[in-house]
Formats: sequence, C-alpha cells, structure tokens
Amino acid sequence: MSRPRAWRRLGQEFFERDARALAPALLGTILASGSGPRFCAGRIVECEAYLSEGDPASHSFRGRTPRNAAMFARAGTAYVYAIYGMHLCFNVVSGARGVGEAVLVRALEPLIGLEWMRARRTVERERDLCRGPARLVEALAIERAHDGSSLLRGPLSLWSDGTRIAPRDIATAPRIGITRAAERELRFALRGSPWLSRPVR
DNA sequence: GGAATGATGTACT
DNA sequence: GTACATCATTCCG
Repeated sequence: MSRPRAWRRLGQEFFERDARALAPALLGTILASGSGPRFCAGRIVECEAYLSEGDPASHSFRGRTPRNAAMFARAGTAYVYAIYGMHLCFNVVSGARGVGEAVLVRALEPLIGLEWMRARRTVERERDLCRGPARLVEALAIERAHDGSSLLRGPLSLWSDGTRIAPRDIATAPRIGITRAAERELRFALRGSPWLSRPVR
C-alpha cells in the first residue's frame, strides 16, 4: 500500500508557531517514511513540547551545541537524537528560526506499512509497534541521518488526511521521563487512544 | 581526560 | 515495581 491521494503534506506555515501550540496541532496528523512499497505511516496520538525559553528540560536550554543544532533550524525540520546509548527520538522543530524549540513525538497509531514495522520490531502485541518515542523511530526506520532534514521535502514527511481533533479530545499531562520542570503539563495526547505510550487521565 | 546524565525499552520479580 | 543494558553528549577540571 502507498500514500492515499487525499492526504495533503503539511506546509511551512503549519510548523511556524511555538511548540506549545504546535504540539496539540500535531495530534491526528500523519508521520510517514519510506517510499514505494516500503512506505510507512502512522497517526500521531501523543507528543510533548520542549520550549525555547525557561524550560530546563529542553535540550536547547543551555544554548546551541552540535547535538541540538537542528532545534535551531527552520520550523518543519526533523530533530533526531540518541538517548540512553541505544535509542533514537524524533522531534518536529517549531517556532521562529533559531529560537530552539521542538515537539517530541511519543506514539503513533500504525496506519500503513505494518508489515515493514513488524519486520523491524519484534513485538508480541500489535499495540507495541509504535508505542513510545524510540519504538516509533524503529518502526519507521528513522535514522540519525534524518537529523536536520526537512519534513516538507525530505525523506520524512507530515500529512493531514483531514482528521480534526476536538479540543475536548486532547488530554494534557506532565511530560514523561524528565527530571527538571517535571510538573509542567506539556504532554498532549489523544484522549482514550489505545496507542499511547502511557495512559492519561 | 573523566565523570555524570539521560525526552528509553525490555526482561524479570 | 525494579534492574539494567549501553553510549553519545555535555560539563567540569
């Protein structure tokens, strides 16, 4: 299966807002990788905002470094980084160019290319295919080489299939796995989705 | 140069 | 719930 014709690729203007606004807007949109028969896609059901100002949990908090350089690029750039020595995480850069903020994508509802996802990940339960930031990266074959690539033109892409998420269907919660600014509610999730990395209230 | 840390996942109790 | 695998990156001296 390949990409449905009705999908529309998200444009520059979609990404050009601060991370706190972009994160809930990303819910319901579709992240895709690969092409031809290897096309893979999943709907974003959970993500977290990492801000440019006053957010000690953000990689950009102490300024620009070689690792986080992509965070300071144009909105709509992919930021891919390694964590815990063995995993990668995928972010969507947001905001004005150079401010250093991004949205971490934490879980997808698998839509297309499930056979490829299963080939890359050995899971007992279908629901574990893309349930977690490092899991979805593996399922979609996202690599370090994708760091800094454009989501408007590059090998990874973001789409809308017309799905609109009502505000009441978006739950907010504290971000997961961080030690600083742990109380801030910058995690956004599709309420009731069975695909979340962890349930939300 | 060295130590500490981490936006995690898996296996096991 | 807890243990731990495993290493890039950062920060400090």
